[in-house]
Amino acid sequence: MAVQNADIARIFDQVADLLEVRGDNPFRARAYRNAARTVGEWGENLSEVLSKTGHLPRIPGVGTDLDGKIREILSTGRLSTLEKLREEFPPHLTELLSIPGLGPKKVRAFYEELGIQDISGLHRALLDHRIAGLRGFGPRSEERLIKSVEARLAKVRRYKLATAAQYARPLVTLLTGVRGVREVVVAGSFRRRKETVGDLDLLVTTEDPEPVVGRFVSWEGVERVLASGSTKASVVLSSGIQVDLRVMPPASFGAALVYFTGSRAHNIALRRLAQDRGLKINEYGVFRGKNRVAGETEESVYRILGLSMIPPELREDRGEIQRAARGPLPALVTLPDLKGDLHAHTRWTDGHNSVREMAEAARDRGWSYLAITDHSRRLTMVHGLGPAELREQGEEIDRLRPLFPGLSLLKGIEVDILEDGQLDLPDQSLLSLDLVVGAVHSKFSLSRADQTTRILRAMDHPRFNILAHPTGRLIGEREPYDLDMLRVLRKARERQVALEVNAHPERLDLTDVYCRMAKDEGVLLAINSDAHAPGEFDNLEWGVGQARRGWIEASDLLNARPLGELLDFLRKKPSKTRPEGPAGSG
DNA sequence: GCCGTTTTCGGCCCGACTGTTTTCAGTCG
Repeated sequence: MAVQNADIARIFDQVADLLEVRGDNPFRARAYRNAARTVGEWGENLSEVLSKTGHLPRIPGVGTDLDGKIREILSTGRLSTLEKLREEFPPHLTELLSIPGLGPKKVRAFYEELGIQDISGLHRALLDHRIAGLRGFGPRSEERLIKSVEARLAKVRRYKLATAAQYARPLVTLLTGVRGVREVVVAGSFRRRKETVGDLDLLVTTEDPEPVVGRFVSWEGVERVLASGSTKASVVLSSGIQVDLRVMPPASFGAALVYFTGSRAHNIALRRLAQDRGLKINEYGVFRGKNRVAGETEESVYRILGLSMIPPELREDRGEIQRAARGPLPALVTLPDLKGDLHAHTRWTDGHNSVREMAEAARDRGWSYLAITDHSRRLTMVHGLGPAELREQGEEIDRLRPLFPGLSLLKGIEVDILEDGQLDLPDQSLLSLDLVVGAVHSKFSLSRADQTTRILRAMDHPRFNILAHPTGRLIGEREPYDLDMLRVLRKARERQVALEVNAHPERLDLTDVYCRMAKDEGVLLAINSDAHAPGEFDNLEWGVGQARRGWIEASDLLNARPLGELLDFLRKKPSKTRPEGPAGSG
């Protein structure tokens, strides 16, 4: 069982937790924390890199010592440093750190003074009123902690981006209506278009903060107020999501927007850069001594640091700052760049609308093309199409085409990739189509080797054009299947296959990291809605966000190309050899 | 524990809010 980067990250995070509780050098703990984040987001599997090349790549924040510790984890699956630290504390003590309001100092006090070892121990101590007697704790702490612990026992969650957007909308409307308000922006990970968000961060600019905070905390959708000051407040909505509000003067809008958009790591890197230049940066502006020298716009903040403007989706401290110091960042893809959608369903299988209705919606969006890609026969529960039904659907498309002069309706299929890598329709059927989208809908638990071989084989089929939702994950519901993505990408380039960025809010598959990896490997992507109704074309917005997080430009996208170029790509040259045999069966 | 073209030692991001404190530590984002 190969060690994943996430395993290394988890171990480093645990070391950091324990170092903090122990009261060790805080910068040492931070070093582990930083390394955990960087390694956890590292694009290539470090275990594989090490076995192939004999050394680890140069990873920022990983020096000689942590390099050695990563090697130890890769070879043994454990870290002796962590094991030793664990001996000093009860095994579940660090779980307490996940409770809002509890940090390392308090957790340590609970342990040393009351012998509390885990969350249920804390719960008992709270109910016995033992906590309120501790130095630094009073009845208010007790009351808050009881709520937090009980909420924690009821499990916290993250929200899909599209879900968070629904909760944000009425609040933006509410605050925009307060007299004197200039700007209302949902910042934080929402603005960075992360696939899930833990809470919503609202930034409001006005000269008169009080009525804004007042309106916010008294809104009918608020279930409880966690904190409320003159310029800052936190609430939990009845939907369960936490919303943090910050009110700032208009002159600080840009600096505040940078600050509250994050990410945390990006902000820390910016402030370091500011220090090097003798500047100080905070949410009010950029300062030289006591003079504010920038801050009204985001551009001004970046400019004074010697950086070109960095789009929110790139602000993860994954090289965007170094790149912005050298010149403009890539012009990331935008929704209007898309010239069509290459993955959509109709009533022929599990869609809710006719081909005609889907085509009308596509035309109304001004697209040049729309591919109809219903399921193949293997998916019996949705009445997947066999050769005869596919032919009939093709005839319907032929009849509709004259009605849509500006829109090319493409005949396609979302064909199942069977367990052995064959496609779920005969070659003859596939040859009659404009494009073939292939997807895995079964046997998710194959080994990494078998799953990879299965998909590589399918991609060898001469009609295979797009690999749909390449890892099969459903956010919060189903883990991705195990896959050697690098081999898939290299095969895709070799076989002229595009990979999909499925824009459905539950999928967003590929991830941002894989998007960037695909770009590095020279593989084209297609941002597709997988729409089952015309309204779901709107989901493309989330796919675009995901692609932007992966540094994707219009030139990296198959469906940002004009029709002629798209068709050229789809009509790829037949391969000279078919080393793994015909993939389509009879 | 990391890092460095002012540095291989001595730094390491910054401010608001809370609760308990009587001047501030801890936590959070």
